[in-house]
Amino acid sequence: MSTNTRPVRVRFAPSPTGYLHVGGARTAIYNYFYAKAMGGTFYLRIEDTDRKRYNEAALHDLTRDMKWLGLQWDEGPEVGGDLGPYHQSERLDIYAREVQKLLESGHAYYCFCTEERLEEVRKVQESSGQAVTGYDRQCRDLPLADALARLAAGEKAVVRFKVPLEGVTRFEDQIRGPIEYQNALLDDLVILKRDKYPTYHLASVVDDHYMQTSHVLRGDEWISSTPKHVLLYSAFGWEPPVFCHLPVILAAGGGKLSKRKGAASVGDFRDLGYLPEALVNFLALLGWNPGDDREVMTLEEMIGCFSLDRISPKAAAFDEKKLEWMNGQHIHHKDSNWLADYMRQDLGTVLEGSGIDVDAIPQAKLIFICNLLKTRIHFLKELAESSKYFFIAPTSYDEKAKAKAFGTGSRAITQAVRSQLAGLSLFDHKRIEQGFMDVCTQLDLKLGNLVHPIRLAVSGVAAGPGLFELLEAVGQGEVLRRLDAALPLME
RNA sequence: GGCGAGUUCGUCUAGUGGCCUAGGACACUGGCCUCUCACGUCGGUAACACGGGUUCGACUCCCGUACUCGCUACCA
Repeated sequence: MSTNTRPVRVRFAPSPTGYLHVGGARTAIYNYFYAKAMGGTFYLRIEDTDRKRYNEAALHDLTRDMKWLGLQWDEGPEVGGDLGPYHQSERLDIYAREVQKLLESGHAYYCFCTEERLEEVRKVQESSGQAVTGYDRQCRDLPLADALARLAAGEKAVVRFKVPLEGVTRFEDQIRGPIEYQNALLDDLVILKRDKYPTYHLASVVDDHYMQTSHVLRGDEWISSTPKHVLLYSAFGWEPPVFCHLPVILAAGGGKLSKRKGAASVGDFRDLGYLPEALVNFLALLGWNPGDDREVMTLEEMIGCFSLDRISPKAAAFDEKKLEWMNGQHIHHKDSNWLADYMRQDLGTVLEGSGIDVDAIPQAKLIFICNLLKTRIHFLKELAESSKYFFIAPTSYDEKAKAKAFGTGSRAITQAVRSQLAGLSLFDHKRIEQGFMDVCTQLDLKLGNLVHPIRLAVSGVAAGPGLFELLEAVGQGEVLRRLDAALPLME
């Protein structure tokens, strides 16, 4: 096994080209969990070596989303660290120096081939159906002195790595076991581009070495490049890290996850009203399990039992229904004071134009309402959306429920309940319930006969929290007013 | 085309040769709880891709086939 005894140092190394995708987020989660579980270090490295695709906003969103998820890095942008810089674009001199070493040791060479020629070579290979494709190594044996002379004369070149012509390169993937590749099938990859920026292959190997990375946990699209990386490590005379290739996350119906098929980025889920702890929990379970039947877990619990050998090599489909359920579970466990704060924010827009001063609503009332609502919602935004009637009288009544609840006899019942409630000196759910019971015995009716008309009259809808608590939250005066307003509609 | 990885209920997964007449969860569904809706709870439907081996015995090991995905860039 390719284990090592170095202290655990892992990294999340995104390329700032777009939003933080949930697949990337999960890679970050596993790295973070592993570091924390092992008492190691988790660092963030920005792989901004592609100048064409660089996106300033993406970097900003990335750090924001990482923090929102709760994945604070120990070293990296904003926090610094001893092994920086943590932006690859600031490490160009390091790459140049390392490439120089490879050039001098004969492990790399200058290649003057134009893109047009490479295109031509590729075309010929495709049409002739050759098994071995890739760069034809035209410049591989150019003497270094000649190459230097051409460079001095102003010619442009890239630097390619000299892959051994034969033999096999093996590596041990921590979750898939041994993997081996025939060197003859690998081509001489570019390590330094014409613009002097390194390619991913060179930069990640150099950085992982100098930043003392012990384990590389990355997406499995890198498996095919790993033998090249291993060859690079050995050309440098360095010990490679432990590789662990993570499976991809697929869209619900299979295929790639994309914004076309719904939410795909961390930001999308935040806007939808998902809790970061629910998203992290769900993503972590997509490809990993704690070894027992637990599913709804806190960050600490997951870290406490996290291990690489429980990561599955199999691609997983993103099931938003389950995420929804999980979000509901986390909301249920969330502190009501926190939920009340969140609710107050949304209430501003929900109660827009109602004349209600949201800031003046007592926190205790919002907490009371959150306690009633937290087991029946799946999204945070439902907190404010489904609590409108606690603050504003209904302007219409659910049509379907109306037929029954406001039907024959409902007016008499409502009047009886109204006078009972009006007589209460303290308006709390215990006393309200007792009041309802008293009316039940008086009129010889079942509780359900009273509850339905009253609920509809006060809330306008047929479903919701326990009626007695609901009435307490609305308040005595307002309840009586709403009953009076609905009375004329009853029979 | 070549190379590589993967393949257990619709979905996420447990399972490392006998404990599997395959367990849990989401979804779906029946009951209970109950003032409604949820929550909770008790049940139900539902899977080892296929074909060969190896073995007393295979979901588990080996080979092949099929399918899916990835790589095959001076992108990561």
